[in-house]
Amino acid sequence: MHLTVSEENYIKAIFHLQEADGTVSTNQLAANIHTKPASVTDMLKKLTSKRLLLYKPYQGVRLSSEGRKLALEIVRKHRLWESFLVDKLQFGWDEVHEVAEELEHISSKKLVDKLDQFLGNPRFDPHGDPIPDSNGVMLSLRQVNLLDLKPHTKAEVCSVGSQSPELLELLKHKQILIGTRLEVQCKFEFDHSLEIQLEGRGNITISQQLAQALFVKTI
Amino acid sequence: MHLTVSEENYIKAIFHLQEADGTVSTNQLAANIHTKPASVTDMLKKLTSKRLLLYKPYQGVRLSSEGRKLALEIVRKHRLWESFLVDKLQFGWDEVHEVAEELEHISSKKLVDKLDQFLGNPRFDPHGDPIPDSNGVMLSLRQVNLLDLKPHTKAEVCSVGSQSPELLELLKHKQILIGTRLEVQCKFEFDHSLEIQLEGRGNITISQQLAQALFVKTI
DNA sequence: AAAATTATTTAGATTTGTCTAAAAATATTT
DNA sequence: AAATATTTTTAGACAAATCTAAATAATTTT
Ligand SMILES: [Mn+2]
Ligand SMILES: [Mn+2]
Ligand SMILES: [Mn+2]
Ligand SMILES: [Mn+2]
Repeated sequence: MHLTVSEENYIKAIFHLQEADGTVSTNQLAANIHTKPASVTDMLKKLTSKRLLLYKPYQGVRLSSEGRKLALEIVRKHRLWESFLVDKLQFGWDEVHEVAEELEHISSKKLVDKLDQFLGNPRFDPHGDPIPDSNGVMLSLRQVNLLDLKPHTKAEVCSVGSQSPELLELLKHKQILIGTRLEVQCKFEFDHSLEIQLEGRGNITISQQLAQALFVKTI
Repeated sequence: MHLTVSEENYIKAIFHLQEADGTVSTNQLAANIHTKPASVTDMLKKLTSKRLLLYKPYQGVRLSSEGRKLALEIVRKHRLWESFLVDKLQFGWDEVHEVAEELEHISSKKLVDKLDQFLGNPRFDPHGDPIPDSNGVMLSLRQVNLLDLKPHTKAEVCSVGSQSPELLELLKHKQILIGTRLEVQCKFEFDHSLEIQLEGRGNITISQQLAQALFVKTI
């Protein structure tokens, strides 16, 4: 099944929008994709005829199982390319989205799987979003950067942003591991440091650099 | 100046075809791009109105200086991506062309320059073709794989396909360096080995594996 | 339960890139 | 120099993806 870039962008947009509501409206899609509702209706008909959507006129749309499978392939490519740009080409995590928006449409399956392997089969992209594996299986939880947690949020450490010996030394010293539970107490504007409480232990201070290297899931 | 994928493919095709003749005919282009002469004429008019071509109806076409500049950017991307696929993702050199045909249209200038740097600013792609630098300057000579030289051709070694210690050990033993001049004497079908004469020295045998790792320029 | 508002679809037009068939220009052969 | 063959351009059509304006369906307010 070959899809055009436009068709793929619609499929991916529906995938993300239906995460929230289950079903997606024509106007929602038009806003998301920066197009007009009339154009959306045209494309919904076309993708429905390709059996990628479950679409009831006036009632909204969602992906068929085949549509969902294709969406996951596109999301996989998007997030793997973002990881490549940040980890290998030293892009900042805030400047990769637009380029990945183009790269996600490169069609070679072999390329994607080799890229995945080259990157060490990462499970999360630079924004903490999970990367589907080559079978389209994706963890549902979202990793969040510790730096982005609001005070009084409880969370559990689930991965680290790098494997540098310096980082591991510091984590060892502070006795923080994958699975450690914590609660953010307060954040300081001056140096962007955080005070956190480690579950069962006391309060400690985390520098901006360290917080940025820790990914957590809220609990 | 934003170009569509089709426009870029035409520009690149004209660039390659005009290397030979200086000027390119409508039918040549149609054959090269797998389209019809009438479609070519339409596109030639369009690209001419964008000042990328010098086009005289019935007389053929060539790139303007701005067209040439754009062509070199596309060729640069194509060859850098091919290098990435072979050097980093372990693709075979014979299976990268089609994927690069898609990747060459990704538009981020920053991406290309970071990729170039990541690859160590290679001067030749996996097929021995020179890679234009970020200013559009390209060496005119083409590297050729030693394996592809015909008997009685003289050549000079100008690069090696890998930096493995095993390869370097063998080159040291055979006293072959960058700059060594040689002449292919004969080739053997059975094991694809070559007999070559090293300038000022005698004849030696080169295995298929070794020949494949040596790039030369003909002299 | 009407009326008014909002969301969605339909109808018709536009742009891009392609095609086929026919006309015109150029090149080759006699 | 004609006649013939080849190349190239023009004319008109089509599919894809978009748009605007108008019609219709659904929802919300009165
Ligand atoms: Mn996209
Ligand atoms: Mn992301
Ligand atoms: Mn291409
Ligand atoms: Mn190449």
